[in-house]
Amino acid sequence: MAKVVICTAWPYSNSPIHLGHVAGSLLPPDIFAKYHRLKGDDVLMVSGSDQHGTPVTVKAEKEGVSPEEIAERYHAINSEAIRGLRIDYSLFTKTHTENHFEVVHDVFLHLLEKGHLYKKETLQYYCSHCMRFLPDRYVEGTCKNCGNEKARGDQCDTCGTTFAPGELENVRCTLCGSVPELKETEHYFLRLSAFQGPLIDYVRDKSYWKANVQTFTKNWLEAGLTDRAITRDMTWGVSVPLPGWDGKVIYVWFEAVIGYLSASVEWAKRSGNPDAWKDFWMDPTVKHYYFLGKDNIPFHTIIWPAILMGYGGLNLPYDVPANEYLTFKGEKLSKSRGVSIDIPSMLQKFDPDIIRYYIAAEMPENRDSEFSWEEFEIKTNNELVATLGNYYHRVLSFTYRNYGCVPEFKGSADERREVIDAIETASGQVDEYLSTCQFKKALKVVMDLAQFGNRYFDRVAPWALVKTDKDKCGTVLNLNLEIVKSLAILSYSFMPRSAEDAWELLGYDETIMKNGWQWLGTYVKVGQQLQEPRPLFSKVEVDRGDRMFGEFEKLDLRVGVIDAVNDHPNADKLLVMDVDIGKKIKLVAGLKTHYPKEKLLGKKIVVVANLQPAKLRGIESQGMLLAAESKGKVLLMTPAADAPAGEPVNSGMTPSARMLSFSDFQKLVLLVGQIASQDSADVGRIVKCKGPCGMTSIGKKVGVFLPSADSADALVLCTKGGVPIAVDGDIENGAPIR
RNA sequence: AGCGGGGUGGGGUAGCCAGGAUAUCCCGUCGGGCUCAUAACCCGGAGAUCGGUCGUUCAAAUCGACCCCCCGCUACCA
Repeated sequence: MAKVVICTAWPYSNSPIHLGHVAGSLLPPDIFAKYHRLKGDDVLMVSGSDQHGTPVTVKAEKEGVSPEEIAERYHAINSEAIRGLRIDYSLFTKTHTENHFEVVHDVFLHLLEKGHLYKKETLQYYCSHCMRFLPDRYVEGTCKNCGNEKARGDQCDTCGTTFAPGELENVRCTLCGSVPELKETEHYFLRLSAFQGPLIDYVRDKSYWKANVQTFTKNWLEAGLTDRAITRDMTWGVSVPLPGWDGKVIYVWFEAVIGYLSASVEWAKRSGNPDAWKDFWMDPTVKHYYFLGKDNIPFHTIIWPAILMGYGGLNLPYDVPANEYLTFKGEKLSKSRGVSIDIPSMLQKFDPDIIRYYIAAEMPENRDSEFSWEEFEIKTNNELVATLGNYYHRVLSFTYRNYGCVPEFKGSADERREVIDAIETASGQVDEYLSTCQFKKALKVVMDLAQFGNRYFDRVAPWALVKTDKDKCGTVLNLNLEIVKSLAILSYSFMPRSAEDAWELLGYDETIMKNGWQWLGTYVKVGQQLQEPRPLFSKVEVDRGDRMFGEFEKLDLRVGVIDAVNDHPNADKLLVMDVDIGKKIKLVAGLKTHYPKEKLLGKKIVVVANLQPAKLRGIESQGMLLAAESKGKVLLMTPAADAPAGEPVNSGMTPSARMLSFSDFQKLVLLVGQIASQDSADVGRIVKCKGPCGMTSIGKKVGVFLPSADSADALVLCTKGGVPIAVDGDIENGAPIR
């Protein structure tokens, strides 16, 4: 029996966890942990909510509540969601605890004593308007390297350059927009540069790490390590355990990783043996695994090992199987970007095993993988329900009905060997794949065994044998039950709920976990009473009907009237217009070469009212007008002449009030469609149409929305009153609108 | 245009790092079987010059060079 420590990245407690967390840092470690527990290993799996840090304070400021309230709220929500997913931590705690403070203080003082920390005066941005020092993400400016104007205080997300204070140009405070000044402040630094050599030695024998993890780490080490500040001018966080350091806290990146250790200590205290954690952290033979998303790699392969080395006597990470991203509609799932499918609401609709199955089957182990509701439905219904679920059910229900218990095996050794061989081969592979964190492959093997079961069941046809040769029938059912039993054990790590249910239906008094993997080596007991079977999985249906045009609601379109038109002082093709959309806004548009100014004045147009303002050549555009474009031709989309300014163009739906980024807008498919009949339109091909396309509209060219580029359905753009939005002239069907 | 990620039968994917014999799996499609099972299961067929060209090699989806195209972020696209 080996000891294993499994650590998983700590989710920020400023929002509910989403599918990206499950795919990246929740499900893989749980599968791994369940596997080790089945094998009889002693697993310590810890994590918790990362409650400090700027994201929490940002959210708190937005809502006007204390950071603590936010931190606690989402800790509760996320703990519940994690339980709901059947993810079994030894302890899922949080960072805002007395225990965590103690452990962090201990580590801090140890490092200080050993000379790994030092004090230094630095320059920090201070906003005199907001009366505070600004964290890096509150500072925006121009990157001197690539010219990106939205670089953050500490680094440029575009080109990856990192900045020392003062290196960023054109700085401004993102809270109030004023120009912050640099002010002296004193901070502690971690002497990371001193660990360069030891870290290179540490990484040397890690050839078993995933390629992406090795590359990333190597690049960091080759670039050379620089010392990093580990304190901040803030009040929400872990205090600095020294006199005179009020108003400063320990920086979250330094403090959060120590959570792995503090959570282990807390777990030990709660278990009644306060020293129990030492068996896991001080015995060098115990392997430590860290599961996280790729954005977290350097913290776990460089910084955390450095802290551990500095502290001394504690185990370093053995493996860091970082995953890539799960994407949705091609974008990274991320709460900060609003692309998110959160777990609490998913759990209300779906069985956790179904979510776990899908994520495990599509896990972004080596490259980003795409989540889609369609695939979710297909994989669930055709693989999980139809292959595994159906096999469980046909074997159990047939046997139950005809025998009521496990029938006796009266066949030859050869007959048995065929089935046992298949099981042994499968379990050998699952064992190998799971022990090396190759979860997708392991799951595939399990599903292949289920398919083997289906084939076998078909071939031996017990429904025929039961009428002619009951002994023989019992024999083959006995073997099928053997497969069912094995499937329950092998699938347990992935789908614990259904595995336990199947186990119960097989009539076992003891749990799977009782003997774990060793159950594979014992035959099902002849005569064991079966429970009345029920299907173990249900099909899912994703409601496409209502959702179909859901994306359209992202757009807040309004009728606008052009009040004034002027040349852009600083651009050849741009015009600056004042537009009335119920309120006055300024638009910058590239219409100069397509429309004469006088023709635009007073014209009615359609405006995207909730687009994030953007500066175009120095002048801010507070929206965007819709126009069809094809082969260099640009034609405005125009509402009916009597539509008042500000009238919503909502096609009978409820638009969202939130701002839309330009890239999100670009993902929406708006095309020119010619109304072909009462319920269809020609966009280069015929699509089914929803919206007002009565007889009088046939032949007209209007704007339509498509849920996706290849969709067979479309929604006609129209005002609240039901009048379609027409193209200002003739243009080919299917021309894009932007 | 800069940076990053990709192009594999109708759609979605595996394989690529460590090159080899009929290129995987799911859906769809065509035909058949079975009727125990959640219209599920099983068998068989059709359908791919693995984006293109050149090269390395006995052997290339896999390695190298160049090109084309797509997506994300960025930008005088709004």
